[in-house]
Amino acid sequence: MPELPEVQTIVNDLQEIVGDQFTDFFSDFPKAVKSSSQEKFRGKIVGKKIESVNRLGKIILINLSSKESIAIHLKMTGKLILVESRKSKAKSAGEKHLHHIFYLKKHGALEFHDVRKFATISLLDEKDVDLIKKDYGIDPIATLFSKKDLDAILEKRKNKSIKLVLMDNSVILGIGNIYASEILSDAGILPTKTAGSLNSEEVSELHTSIKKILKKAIRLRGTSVSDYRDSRGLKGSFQNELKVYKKHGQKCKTCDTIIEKVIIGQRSTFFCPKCQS
DNA sequence: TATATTGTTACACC
DNA sequence: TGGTGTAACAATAT
Repeated sequence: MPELPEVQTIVNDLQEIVGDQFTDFFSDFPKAVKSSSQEKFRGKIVGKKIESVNRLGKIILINLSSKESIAIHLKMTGKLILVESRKSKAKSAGEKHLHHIFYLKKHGALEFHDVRKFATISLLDEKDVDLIKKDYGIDPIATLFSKKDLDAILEKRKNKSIKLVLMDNSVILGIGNIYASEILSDAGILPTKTAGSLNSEEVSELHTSIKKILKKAIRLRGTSVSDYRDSRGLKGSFQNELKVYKKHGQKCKTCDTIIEKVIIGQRSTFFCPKCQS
């Protein structure tokens, strides 16, 4: 599932289309396009130049010359694949999960595949983007994200479990169910502990692990545990580095203790009861 | 056919 | 008001 490292990988790859221009847009599932109408959305992007591509948490922003931004949230199973050319204008049989196509002047097309159809596309102006930023916390891979910031976050959410705090976009961005478990495994902290119960040493460990795990995952181009693929349709390789996620019932690689699974906030959570305390 | 899957949001409650 | 907890929701594969 695309979390911060996967979204960052896609954003990095999409730098290739900066300067290109949209020539057309197709959708067979307009419900995902959060605009007044598909035709209106199409009209607003066709002919527009791509000025930059960046990321706001897990949202991919394709910023246009019109100062509007196409905001894409991949949710569970969304994939953006850059193809050099397409045989048919619209989708053909056998492309069951291809739902939207952005046609480009120089780069062929950007295909949007989505098995679960939870992903969304919207068009935002600068005001809308600012509004989202207001509700969003700090980006954990930004250099300015300090241990002090983490201290403040943990104090603000001191009664919540540390795992839920890591996944809370209003304080810290982009960490989903996979990386929350992996970060806590790396830091040696039990996911069930409350944020306020961490001592200074644990907060330091956690701060280090957040940056370390997310950056390592970006370096390895993300985690392809099921659907995730990068913009060339290739798998990442962080799935080979997973220590606890979906490893319940298996032995911990460090101490041979059986990895356990608990539900926190209605989400599966994985940990080693010996390595994490 | 019932269930699991995830990020986000809506909403009740204190 | 804002923090918190929970359910609901999107749609599909298995």
